[in-house]
Amino acid sequence: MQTSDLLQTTFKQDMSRAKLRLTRVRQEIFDLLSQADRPLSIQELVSASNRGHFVSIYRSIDAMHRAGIVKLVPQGFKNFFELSDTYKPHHHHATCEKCGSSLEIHSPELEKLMKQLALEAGLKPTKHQFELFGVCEACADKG
Amino acid sequence: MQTSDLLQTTFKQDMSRAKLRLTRVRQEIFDLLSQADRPLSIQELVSASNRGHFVSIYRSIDAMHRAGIVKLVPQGFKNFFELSDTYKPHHHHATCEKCGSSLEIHSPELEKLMKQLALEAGLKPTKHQFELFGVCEACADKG
DNA sequence: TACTTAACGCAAATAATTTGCGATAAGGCT
DNA sequence: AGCCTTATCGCAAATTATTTGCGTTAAGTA
Repeated sequence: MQTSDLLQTTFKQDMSRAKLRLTRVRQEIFDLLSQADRPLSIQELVSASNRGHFVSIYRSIDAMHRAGIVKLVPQGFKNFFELSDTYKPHHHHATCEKCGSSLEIHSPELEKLMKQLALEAGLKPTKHQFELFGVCEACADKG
Repeated sequence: MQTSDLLQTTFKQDMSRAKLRLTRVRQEIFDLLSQADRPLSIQELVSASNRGHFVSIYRSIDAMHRAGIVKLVPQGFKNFFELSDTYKPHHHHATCEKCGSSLEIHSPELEKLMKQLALEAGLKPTKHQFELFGVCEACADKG
């Protein structure tokens, strides 16, 4: 359960910059998110955690979110979290509606287009949410 | 508080096709959504509604969502609803983080790119969520 | 107009999230 | 290393959001 040293160092710096203490619960959240290959929900964090209880996870995730360390990924009716772009290259998700499997999307064109659309709308772009849904081949075969 | 006849007729047909009764509450939700210039939350629907109580709005929105009449628009931590593409041309939103004002985005390039990305990910595309955030000029000026 | 039953709306259960507060431990300072 | 200060934890409890049960009402059909 150890995160790479570089990420760990950045994490420590970011926490300190935000005047947040690097507690066991927060370290554990960070480790869980950095090892996950997809965004995790609060529930998943709680049940995967050894130390944190609901309340602490809520408060910690909130603090880390405000500090820009984790970001929100809304999928359907539920919210998920993952490490922000500083820790994980900026990307989006292509998710199968049937089995829930999820692939990362890395697309410079998409990012360029987003920026352009924001400007056309008269907005100085800050962020965007983008989630792609469909049915993967395995599930399509099954029926 | 009347919706255009064409939309109203389509609505009636869609409801009947889904074996859903066109009740007062559901009619009111439909009217509110078709007159709104942005997605509405459950809370907004309830307080704008004369007849519906929380429970009915929840159940009706759920039924209309499953019938494909309304769609989910997650923005940040909250969920909003608007009429689906049958009633309102497919679009996305560019929202100002400060004042909450929201503009519709219509972009064929974006849609084409989405489809392409889905295929590259091995998914038969069903839907996508896309929300753009930034700061509008008025808010940027204020500081 | 009468009949059948889906949907309403009340009450109450359950789930999700937030708040208050005393106890604990992170981080800075000897 | 040990001490101090105070942010954070974790419990209990409040608040808010959502779902369920059930008798009543009204939409759709003949």
